[in-house]
Amino acid sequence: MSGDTKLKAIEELVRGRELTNQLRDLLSKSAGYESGSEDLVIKICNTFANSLSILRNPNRDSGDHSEVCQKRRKEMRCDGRKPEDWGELHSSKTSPSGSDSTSTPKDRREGSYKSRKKESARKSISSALTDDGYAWRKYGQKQILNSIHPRSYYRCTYRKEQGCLATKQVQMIQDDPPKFESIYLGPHTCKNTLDPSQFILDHPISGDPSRILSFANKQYNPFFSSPNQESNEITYNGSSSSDYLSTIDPSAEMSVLSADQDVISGFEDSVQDLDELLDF
DNA sequence: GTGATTTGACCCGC
DNA sequence: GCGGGTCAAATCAC
Repeated sequence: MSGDTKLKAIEELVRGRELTNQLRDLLSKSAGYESGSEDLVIKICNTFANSLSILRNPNRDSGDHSEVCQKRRKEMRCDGRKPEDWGELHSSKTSPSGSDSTSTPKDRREGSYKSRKKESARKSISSALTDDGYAWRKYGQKQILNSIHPRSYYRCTYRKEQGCLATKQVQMIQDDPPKFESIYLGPHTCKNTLDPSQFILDHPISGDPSRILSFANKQYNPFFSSPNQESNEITYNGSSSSDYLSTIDPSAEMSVLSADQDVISGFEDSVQDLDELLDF
């Protein structure tokens, strides 16, 4: 990330923090989420969306970002694996369409599953499943030893079209309160991510809410099966600002606008992490 | 009809 | 040999 870009991001985050403080004051004076605070929330969402837009530029894996990740994450590493490494992981596989129709399943799988190291895994824990702005497609589920809940496996929807090799694993690690562990593997090389700022501009708050919660992968998502979770609950991994930035998503931002006081409190908590981020 | 999820089987690393 | 990650046919939902 260039210095100018970083400065812009910082400016946006600072502004977001200020607006959030105002919102906090406003909410502290009112019992609920009143219409007067809506404009502020919209501004906050736009601000954060802009920041995300900047931070999520194509060069996000550049040195600056890596430095931030190393600084901000102690346990959770940035994804330092090179795309070619992930290409190596799957390059030996033949495409389904191009595979020999006469070959057996065993033949098609020959040479796969190489180099399944988790060195560059990014771990995120949240109390609810939130969309992370990427389109994921579930490709497997497995019961894990010594785990009550099965682990779900997702890959980028645009894997075929754009060769994006990003994958993630989601597993419920605690029932009450519910906690989900998401492990992100591989870099996103696709360009079909949902741009938060554009998303908000295209879907104003005053518009049809049903349009807001429209994501490529929400259908069939087992963790979105509960309407409560989908629309009302937002929690970010408070252990890492970088992860916050990497996991905040339009659905979360939009959910803030229709959420109750508890959700906004959680939102405030997550924003407090920005204080740390601003240190870099 | 199309696209996403489910699920049993397969494969690999330890 | 076991456990975890992935594949792909079958199934489901829109």
